[in-house]
Amino acid sequence: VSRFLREPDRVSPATAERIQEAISETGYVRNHQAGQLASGYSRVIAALVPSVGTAIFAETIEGLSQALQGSGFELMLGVTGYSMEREEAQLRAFVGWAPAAVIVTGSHRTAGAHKVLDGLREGGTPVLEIWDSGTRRAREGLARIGFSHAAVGKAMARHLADQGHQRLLYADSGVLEDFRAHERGQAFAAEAERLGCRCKVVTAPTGDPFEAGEAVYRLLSTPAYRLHTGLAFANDHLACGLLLAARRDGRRIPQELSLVGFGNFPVGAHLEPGLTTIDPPRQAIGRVAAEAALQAIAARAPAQSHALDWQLVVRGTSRVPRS
Amino acid sequence: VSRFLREPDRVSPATAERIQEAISETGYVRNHQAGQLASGYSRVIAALVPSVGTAIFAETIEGLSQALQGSGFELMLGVTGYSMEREEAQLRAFVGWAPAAVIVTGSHRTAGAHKVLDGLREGGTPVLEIWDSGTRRAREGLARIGFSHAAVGKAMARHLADQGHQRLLYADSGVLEDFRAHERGQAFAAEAERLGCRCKVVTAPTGDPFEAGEAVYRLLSTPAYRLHTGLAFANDHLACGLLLAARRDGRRIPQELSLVGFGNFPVGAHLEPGLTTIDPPRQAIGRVAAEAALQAIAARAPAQSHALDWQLVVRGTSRVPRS
DNA sequence: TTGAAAGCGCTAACAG
DNA sequence: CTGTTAGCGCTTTCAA
Repeated sequence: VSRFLREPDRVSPATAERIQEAISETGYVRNHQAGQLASGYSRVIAALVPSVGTAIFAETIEGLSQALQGSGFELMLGVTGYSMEREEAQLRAFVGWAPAAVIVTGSHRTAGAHKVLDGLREGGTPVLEIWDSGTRRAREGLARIGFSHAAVGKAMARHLADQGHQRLLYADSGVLEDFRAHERGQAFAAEAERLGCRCKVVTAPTGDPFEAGEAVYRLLSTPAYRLHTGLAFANDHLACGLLLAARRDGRRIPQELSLVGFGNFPVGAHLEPGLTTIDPPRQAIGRVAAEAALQAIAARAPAQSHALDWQLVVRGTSRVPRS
Repeated sequence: VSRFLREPDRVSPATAERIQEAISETGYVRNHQAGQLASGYSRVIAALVPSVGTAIFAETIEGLSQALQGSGFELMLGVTGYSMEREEAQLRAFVGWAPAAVIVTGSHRTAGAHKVLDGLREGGTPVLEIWDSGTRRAREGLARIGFSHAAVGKAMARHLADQGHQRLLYADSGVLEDFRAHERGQAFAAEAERLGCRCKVVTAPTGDPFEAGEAVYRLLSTPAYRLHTGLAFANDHLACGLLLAARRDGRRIPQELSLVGFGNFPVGAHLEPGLTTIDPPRQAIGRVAAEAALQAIAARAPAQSHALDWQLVVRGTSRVPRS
């Protein structure tokens, strides 16, 4: 029976039929746990993301799940809530399931979590980091599926500078552990200075991101920030919050203030004017990570890294740069 | 060792220490699959949602995941993409893992899927349906964690009628399998007629929900719909799309047109005027479902149903009803 | 309190 | 092509 279930061609048609019949008569269901125990090969892929309520990682999960459809592998999901402690705890819980591959978000984690991942890799489990493709050389056997947030930060700064803004501002995420947003901000500031602009970085409050955007707008009205007219944001919701507040206040956009968001959330395209933003490969990251994981499992080799594309989507909150 | 791991008090302190030491020396990790096989008790909870990229179910997953933290149970997630065939396929794949509980969305599914769930329930696996608390009597042993979409539809109609609108319109979701949106629409129409209003139901196009809302606005300008001034929507994005299009067109809201959305998405609160909407217990559904599942597993009994609260959040797109 | 052993449902390897 | 068997790592039971 086991033989038939895994390679139906290796039994004679006659027995195959007998088995089929018996299966449907008894309502037999295969027990994957036992199979895994016996074979030593797991059919679970564990993934850990910081959050799923905010649009950004949700689509990655969707991509992951879709790419795993019919592969015979199931997705074991953990949500860390941007807490490194919870990430480590979940990671430890996951290893007890002997997942066939482990997918984690980004590359900043506790020392303990790193140790767990190292142990996994030494044991031959493919480990994939998503949403980042950091400049630091990935350690042996660690795949990165994502893009360079530094490059995004640079592109934001260049886009604003191209339009003649002399003083730039980056409104960073208030979530301490949103390392990717911070990285974009650092690169933004560095590039701004390289281009001869002044640049400040502020941290938005946490909580409702639209309100955080409004708060940044109020900050912008204070003397220290009044002259900063080229604005970049950790995410589109922040940018939309500021956009709406500025419009209510009668500010002309993009003439007085230019905005660049991040994430390409649906809402941004429909405000007036439309929000210029960075479109990250939200879903592709999940899909490619799943594919890379499956391929690594099949090849019994470390997973391959993939650098994915992102786009600067220019809309009304910034003008097209003179080329 | 096994004894120590599951009930540390039942071994002497001396041996406990010896075991501890050995564990940390060898880097032992317990294999849950083997444990499950031997004990017959699974530590996996399987959940199936239609989508996770759209805000609505994402927070439910977050609630689920958080409530499962530290419980010793892990979440196995499947995304059906609103496809009943995929739901059935995933369900069949899940049962092979012998999950300790199964959580599915809504109560509409293929006959095959129903059969699988029935089999599970007969085998003593708690089955929970989330996001619905349908009027039909839940079958024995099937718990429902959610709220009545019919009640929501009614409340939407009453709210609009209370403000003097004579002709109501429900813009339904274009997603054929979004049964909950359809149910709200049916109840909306029924209540509208009961209140002596004329009512039409239209189906929004699929794709970008903001654009779908704009399309509904264009439809509203045609003779057949021109007099329909009390508008309800399958979701907030649709409503926001219409709101933005109507404002661009110079329509006065709520004087000319009143809007009620569904979902209480962040964006709605920050448009001008703010979107009146229904706030469903997105995250609570996940949390309560997880708690009910864990409790049922512990009690070796069917899970308990829970009717959760939702709120009508009145903002600027409709006036406060005269009370 | 501890040791020993059977067996969960499957896979893989080997013999027929 | 098919039957048989050891054993995956754990839990559980029984005996010491």
